[in-house]
Amino acid sequence: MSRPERRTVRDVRRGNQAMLLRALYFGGPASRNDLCEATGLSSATVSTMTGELLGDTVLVEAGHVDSDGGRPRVLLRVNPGYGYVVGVDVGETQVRVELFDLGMTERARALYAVHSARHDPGLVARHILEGIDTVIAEGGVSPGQVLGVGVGVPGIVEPGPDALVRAKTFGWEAVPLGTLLRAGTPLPLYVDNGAKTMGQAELWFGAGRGTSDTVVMLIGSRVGGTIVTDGGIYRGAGHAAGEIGHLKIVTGGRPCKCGGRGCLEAYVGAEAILDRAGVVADSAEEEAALARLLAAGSPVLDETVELLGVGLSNLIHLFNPERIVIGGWAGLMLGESRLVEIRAATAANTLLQPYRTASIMLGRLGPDAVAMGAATLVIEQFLRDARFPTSVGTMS
Amino acid sequence: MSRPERRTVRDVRRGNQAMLLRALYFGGPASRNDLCEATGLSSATVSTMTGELLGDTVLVEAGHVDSDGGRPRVLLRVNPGYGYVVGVDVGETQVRVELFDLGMTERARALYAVHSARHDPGLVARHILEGIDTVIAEGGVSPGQVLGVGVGVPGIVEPGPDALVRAKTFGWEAVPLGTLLRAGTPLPLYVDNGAKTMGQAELWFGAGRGTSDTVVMLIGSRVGGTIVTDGGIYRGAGHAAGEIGHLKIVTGGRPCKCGGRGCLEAYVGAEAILDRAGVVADSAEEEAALARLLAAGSPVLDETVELLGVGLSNLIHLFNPERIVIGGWAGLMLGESRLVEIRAATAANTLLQPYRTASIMLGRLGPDAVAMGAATLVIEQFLRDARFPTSVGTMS
DNA sequence: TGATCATCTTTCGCACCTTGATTTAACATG
DNA sequence: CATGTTAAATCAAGGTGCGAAAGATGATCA
Repeated sequence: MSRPERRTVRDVRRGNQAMLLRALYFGGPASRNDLCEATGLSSATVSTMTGELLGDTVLVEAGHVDSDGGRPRVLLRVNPGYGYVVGVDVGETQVRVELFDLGMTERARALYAVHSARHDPGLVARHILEGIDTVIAEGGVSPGQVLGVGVGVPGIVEPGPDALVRAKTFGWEAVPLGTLLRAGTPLPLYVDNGAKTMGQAELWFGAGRGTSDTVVMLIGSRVGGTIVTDGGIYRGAGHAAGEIGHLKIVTGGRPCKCGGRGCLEAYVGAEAILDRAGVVADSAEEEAALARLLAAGSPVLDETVELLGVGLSNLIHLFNPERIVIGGWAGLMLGESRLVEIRAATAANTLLQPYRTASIMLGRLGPDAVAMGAATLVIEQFLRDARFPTSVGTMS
Repeated sequence: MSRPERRTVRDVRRGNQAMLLRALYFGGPASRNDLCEATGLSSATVSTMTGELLGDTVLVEAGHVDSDGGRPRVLLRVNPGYGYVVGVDVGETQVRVELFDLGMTERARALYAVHSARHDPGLVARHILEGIDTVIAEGGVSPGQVLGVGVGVPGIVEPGPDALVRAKTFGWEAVPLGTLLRAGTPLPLYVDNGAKTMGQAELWFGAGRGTSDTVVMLIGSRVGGTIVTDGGIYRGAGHAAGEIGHLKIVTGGRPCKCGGRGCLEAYVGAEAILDRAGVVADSAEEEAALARLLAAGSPVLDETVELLGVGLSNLIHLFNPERIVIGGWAGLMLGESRLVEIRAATAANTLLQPYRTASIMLGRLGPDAVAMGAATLVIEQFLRDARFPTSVGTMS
C-alpha cells in the first residue's frame, strides 16, 4: 500500500509555492492577481510568496499591463537566468549534451560521435562529463548556476543512486551510469530512459501540453514511449513501465530484438517496416528509404497502419488517455501521410467511449528532443522547491 | 497538466489524520507509540489526534500490552461499529446487497434474482433500493449510521453525479444509475465497474495486500480487471481505463462481444475457452464444464495458458507492477492447476527485469467479492476524513 | 488642479497546525 | 515504599494561509 508522507505546515508552503511556480512557468507572465485565480490562493499569500521569490531572483518582473482606470498590474515570470540545466542524449551514434536556461532556451551544445558497434560505458561517461564542462564554459555560466544534469539513455534504468542501466542495444547489462558520472561531477543527476525524457518534452512543450493522462508513442528505428498518468511519467514499481515497443500484438509473430515474438516494435519500427518490405538499408539510409516507401505505397504500410491501430487500441483500453501523441522520426513520417488511416484502424479496434476521449495527434518536437526532455527532469525538481539543491539530490 | 490543489494548514491535519486512520485500519490494533513510528508524526500530534478520534468514537481501545517495567501501552483500533457501509453487486443473474461494518464483517445480505435476458434499469434500481432498506433493517442499524453505498456494475461508468453506465451485456447505453438511485436514497453513492471494485477488494484484503503497483486480472465467463498505481485504482481520463478483457492479443482473431477481434476475453474467458474446445454449456453449467475440461486436459487449454501469458506480458511491459493477481472463478480454476505454466508463458514473452519484479499469484477472495469491493469505495472515502459525509458526496 | 473612482497589492491580526521539551501517569522491582 | 522505566498528555514556540482593511497607482472628471 502506498504510504503517504507525514505533513507539516512547511509542506503546505512548499506545495503551494511549487504550484505557484508551475502556474507561472507554464502559464507565462502573469500578475499577482492572475496567480490568485490560477492557484486558488488568497492575495495575501500570493503577495508574500512572490515577494520572497522576487527577492531570491527566482522571479522577475515582466512589464505592466494597464487596467481601465485602476492600478496597472505588474506581470511576473520565472527568471530564465536564475539557473541552468544540462540535458544529455545518449544515442546510438552520438552523445549529445546541451545547456538550457530555465526558459528552455538552448545556450550551448556539444556532440560526441560514438561508434554504434561498441558503446563503452566508460567512454560514454567521459563524453558526458566533458560535454558538461564544455557547455558550461561555452554557455558562459558558472558551474554554481547549474541546477543539475538530466540524462536520457536507451533501455531500462533502475531506480537508485547507481542508476543501473540495462540497454540491450548497447550491450549494457547493468551499467552504473550514475556512479560513473557522480565520480566526475558534483551536480545532481537524473537518469532516465530516453523515450521517457522525450515523452516528457512532448508533454511539457509539444503535442501533450496541457494534458495529464497521455500516451506518447515514439517510433524511430525502434519503438518506445512514455505513459503519463496524473500529470507525471508513470514508471511502475521498477522504473520499467511503458515499454510500449514490446507490447505483443501478434502471437507467435516476427521475432524481436528483445528475444520475444510479435512485439509492436517488430512491425511498426522503421527497421521492421523496411525489413518486411524487403528493402535493404543501413541505419544511415533508413530515413530516405522509408520516405521512398511511403511515396510509392506498399501493402506492408497498410498492414503497419493496421497493427499500429491495434497497439494504440491496447493503450487506450488500458490507460483511457485524453491524448495520444505519435512521435519519433518514423512516427512523424508515417503519421503525416496516414494519420487518418491510423485513427480509423484504432477506432475499428477500440470501444467507442474510450476512443472518443483520446485525441490522436502527431508530436511537435523533432527527434532531438531527448536531451531537452532530460533537462526537464531537472526543471521538474526545481519547480518543486525553487532552490539550488543543497545535498547531491539524485534519482533515476 | 494536472492541477494540484491549494493547501492550507487544515489540509495538513486532514491528511495526517487520514494517514493515521489508514495505518490503524490496515495495521491492526496499535499503541499510540506504534502510530508515531508508522506515521512519522510526533507523539504530541498522535496524542491529540487519537484523543479527538476516541472522543468521536471513531477509535476505541483494544486492550493493553504490558511492557517490561513501564506503563503498559494502550492499543487502539478503528471502531467497527462506528459506521456501516453497503456494497452492491449488480451481476448478470442477481442483484446482491450486503451490509458491512467498518471492519468489513458482513452484517446482513439481500439477494434479488434478475433474468439475464433483460436488465431493466428501473427494476435493478428498485432492487438496489429495496435491498438497502432490507439490509439496514436486518442488520439492526439505524440509517444514520450508514456511511454510504458502493455499487459495482458491469461495463464502463462515466464519472459525474449521474454515474452514466454503459454495459453492453445488459444493453445499457447510458443508464444514469446514480440519478435513479439518488431519487430513492439520501445516502452517498459510489458507482464503479464491478471488476474494479473486486480488484480493490483483492488489493485491500486479498492477494494484493500491501502492494501499491498491482494488476488484478479477473477471469470469469468474461474478463475484466483492475490496475492499481500508487496504491489506488487507476481510472484514466474517462473512468474507462483497465479494460483488460479487450486487450488485443491476436490480430484479426476471434470475434469478441465488444465488436472487435482478437480480444483477450475472446480466448481466456470461460465462455471462450469452452467455445473453442467445442463444449456446449449454458451459463449455469459453465463452471462444471470447465472443471471437466481441466481434468481431462485439452490443447485448447495449453493455448489458453500461452495467450494468457501474452496478455500478462503486455500488462507487465506497460505497468511494471510488483504483483499480478489472477482472480475470478475461472481464473482461480485455471490458476490452481496451471499456475506454473502461466508463469512460464509469461516469462517467455517478457523482458527479464520487469518480469522479476512482478510476482504472479492467485486471488484469495471468491467471486462474491464484488459487493465487498464496492463497499470499500465508501470506506476509502471514510478513511480520508473520518466523518459522516454532510452533503451528499458522490463520485462514480 | 484636485477630488473621486477603479483596481491591484500589501499589511496585520487571527485561527490552526506540528513539534520538542517537559510533565504526568501507570506499571515492575527490590 | 522508593526507584526505575515506559507511555501518554501538556505547553510554549515557530510556521502557515486567510479575511479584512489599508495602501498604492493610475484614469477620469469637474
